[in-house]
Amino acid sequence: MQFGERIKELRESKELLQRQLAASLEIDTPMFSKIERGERRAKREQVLLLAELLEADANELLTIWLADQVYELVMDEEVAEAALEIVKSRIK
Amino acid sequence: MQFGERIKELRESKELLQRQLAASLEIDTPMFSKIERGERRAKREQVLLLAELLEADANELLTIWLADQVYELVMDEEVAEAALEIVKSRIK
DNA sequence: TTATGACTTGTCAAATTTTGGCTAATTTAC
DNA sequence: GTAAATTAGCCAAAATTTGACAAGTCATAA
Repeated sequence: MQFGERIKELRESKELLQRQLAASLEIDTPMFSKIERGERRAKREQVLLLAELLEADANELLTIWLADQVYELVMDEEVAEAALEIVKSRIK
Repeated sequence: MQFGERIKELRESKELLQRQLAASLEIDTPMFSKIERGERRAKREQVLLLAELLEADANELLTIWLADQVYELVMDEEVAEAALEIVKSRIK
């Protein structure tokens, strides 16, 4: 599950429109649409705000938001998995 | 082991000077110095060139080079580990 | 001590990437 | 059909990255 998908899911379950959330984030609707479709990346601060607005778990959203970015970085690399393993041990 | 450290190690074992490798990479010595110290990031292409010049395994270097970048991205996040797990399953 | 070579530090401008918003197009709901 | 919602494409402003230069430190040798 990617960040945008999850946001969309939460938004629809609360029956909110893109333009409503967009307004709360102080961005325009097209931009919000792009975030939902993963064409643009939300800022960290926006993730936190969305968690509040959608009454969702901030850590859950941060996790998938961060995962998207990591994925973006490694996806074309053959050595992706090995690199992840290294990082995993480095952060512990 | 970080990328720069490893490069330095390899460079010294071959008794090469920073300026020699810098010249091969077509960058100046200060830039090379920064790459070795992790202050600047090498380009992918430079990693491959370094592997050749240092007769090292390109995948090994790419792996730690990539790991540095991932680390940089996640290091300040509490949810780093969880995000890595997600990416790990996503790339498989 | 002075000189030299290797490396590092700091700063700057050029280049690239990211960001945000506008307009217009398309899709969806009625 | 039309009106609202969403998406697509484009452009300029802002931010980040890149590379180079000048000047600095540090060690060693003359």
